[in-house]
Order: sequence, then structure tokens, then C-alpha cells
Amino acid sequence: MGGTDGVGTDGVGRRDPAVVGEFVERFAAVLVDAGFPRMPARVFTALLTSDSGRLTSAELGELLRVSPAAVSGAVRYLVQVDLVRREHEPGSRRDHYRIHDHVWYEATTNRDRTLARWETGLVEGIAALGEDTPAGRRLAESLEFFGFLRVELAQMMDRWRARRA
Amino acid sequence: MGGTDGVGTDGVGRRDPAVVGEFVERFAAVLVDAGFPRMPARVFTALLTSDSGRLTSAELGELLRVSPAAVSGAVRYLVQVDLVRREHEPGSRRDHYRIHDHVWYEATTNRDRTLARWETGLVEGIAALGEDTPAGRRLAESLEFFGFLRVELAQMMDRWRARRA
DNA sequence: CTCTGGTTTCACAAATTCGTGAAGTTACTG
DNA sequence: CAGTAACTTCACGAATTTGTGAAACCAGAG
Repeated sequence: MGGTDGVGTDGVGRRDPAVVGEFVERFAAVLVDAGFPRMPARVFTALLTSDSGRLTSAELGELLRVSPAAVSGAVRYLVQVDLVRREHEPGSRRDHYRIHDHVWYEATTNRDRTLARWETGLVEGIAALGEDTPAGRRLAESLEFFGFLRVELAQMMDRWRARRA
Repeated sequence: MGGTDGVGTDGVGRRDPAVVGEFVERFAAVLVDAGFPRMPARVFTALLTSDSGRLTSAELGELLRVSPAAVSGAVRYLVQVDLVRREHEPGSRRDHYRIHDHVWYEATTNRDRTLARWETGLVEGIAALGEDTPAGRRLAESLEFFGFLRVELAQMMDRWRARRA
């Protein structure tokens, strides 16, 4: 452990590990009851609150007091959903995990994928119910809403990018 | 059971219960791995696919093959998060549960509440980390993003309302 | 005021999820 | 070509969640 990064004193050095740790737990809890699995939520928050935005598996384990196996699983999930990138440091054995520079941008993109699944689901539903039935029409309206949402979200993210430039 | 509503033949009467039931399960599954608790997801989908958009506890139980207790719990959750309204039919013992006319509008409003919690969480985090640190700045940016998102979502919903009129 | 249909609450059992320890893999190092 | 550090996978035990049956509870009807 180099002690140069995220865990110990970094930059300004006014970081109180106890306070930060407590915050990590609180914020992770919020994510959890928004539907996040617990361990990924904790790892994600740990990364979010690291100055470098980039920690090794070992550092995460130490920070959160969990086994390497737990870190491994959580990280797999986060990479899967594109909130975290694995960085392979060519010439070292340690993997680093970096939170995306603009995480929330990525997160929104994921939302898009979920939305798409909902839409195909709804299309099936409309077929099953018949589009001329009240229920069918309700589903059709839902479908339309999601289409609308998808377009709007894309435009919204464009605006956000513009604003950040 | 009156047999007039949602469950049996309604309106056009071309509804195949087996097919619909299968769809309910599939779509509920999609909702589940978007973070929904299972039973609420099933009840919600059942309501979504009923022609009347309004079913009794008993009808839901029969439709989904679950106990009254399970329905009770699921419905409590759905009312809690404002996706379903309880209707008390003055002069009868049966409660009816109605899906909101424009469910997704309501759902978005809820999202707003969640967003607010995230924001307060982030404010705490910035305090814990110091706003002059890299991590603090990352959190601050996140906070700004969520603020942006909240405003944009509101405007978006206005546009949707407009479009539907 | 009692009877009865309907819903909710409670304690428990079943199923799932979660995290650990230990063994297994992979790939730098000497 | 070992030796070893780091990560991953696997099987298991613990804890949480989920749904059920049964009893309690409420409210309308006779």
C-alpha cells in the first residue's frame, strides 16, 4: 500500500476517516433503498468519496472491512452496469477501479437500456391484450410515454454536456 | 365475484387468461430487476393489464394465486409510493385498488422525492470531505447534476402533459 | 347486538441473497 | 521455470426477505 492515494492523507489532508466512513454507510444506504444491491452501493460510494476516484481492490477491502471476495463481486456488478471501469495497469498485479469521470452521465445511459427493456415488454403486452381493449390502450399510452422519455432524456443529456463546457 | 370486471371476459372479450397471466409474470420480472419488490411488481402489472384498472383484493389474489395477506402487503407498498389508490366504495366491504390514470406521471414525481434524498446525502458528504478537495468537488458536481435533473424533469413532465392535451 | 364477509396483523417456514474462507487461476518476478 | 502476489470462483453458513395460515379486527346487515 503506497499510502499515496485515497485512503490516507491526500491533497489537503483534512479528511477524517471516521467521518467519511460514516458518510459512506449512510449514502450507500440511500442507494440501497433506491434498489442498489448493498455491497456495490458501498463500493461505489467509497470510490465516489476517494480523491483519486481510483482505488485498488485491497484498498476497497480495507476501507469497507470486507473480504476480497466481496469486493470482487461488487466490482463485477459495477463494471457490468458501467458505473466503474477496470484499469489494468500494465506491469503490475493490482487492478484499479476507477469511477467514471461523469458517472451520472453513464448512469443515465444505463437507464436508457432499462427503458428499452420496458418498452419491448410493453409491446408484448399490447399484443397479448389487443390494442383495441382498454388495457391495451393503457399499455400503448405507457409505451408512448417511454418513447417520449427516451428522446427527452437524450436531449437533456446534451444540454447537460453543453452546460459543462 | 361479479365476473364483470377485469378478471373474466371484458369489453371485446378476446382476452386469453393464460397468455395474459404469462405476460404479467414476464413484465413483473422486468420490474423486479429494475429494483421493484416482487409481489408489488406482480400486483402492479395485474392492475396495469386489467381493463378497468381497478380490482378488488380478492380478484388480485385469484389472478395471481396468492394469499390475501400477500395482496395486503403488496398493496400497502404500492399505495405508499403512490402508484395505486385505495378506493373505499361506501356501502360495501370490498376495497378496490385503482392504478393511477397516468401512472408514469406519478412515478416520475416519486423519482423526485428520491432525488431529493440523494441531494441531501450529497450535501452531507461535501461537508464531510471539504469542498476544496477533489472528492468534495466530485460530489459537488454530482449535486449540481441532480439539481439540473430535477428542474429538467419538471419541465419535461409539463411538455408531456401539454402533448397529451 | 350479534352475525358474517372482508381485510389486516402476526409468527413461522421457505426461499433468496449476502459475505466469508479456502482453494484455484492468472500473470509478474527473479 | 519456479515462486508468489493478486484476483476470482466455489461451497457453505448467516441473515434478510417473502409468502402463508391462522387469529384478530372492522364494518355493514339483519
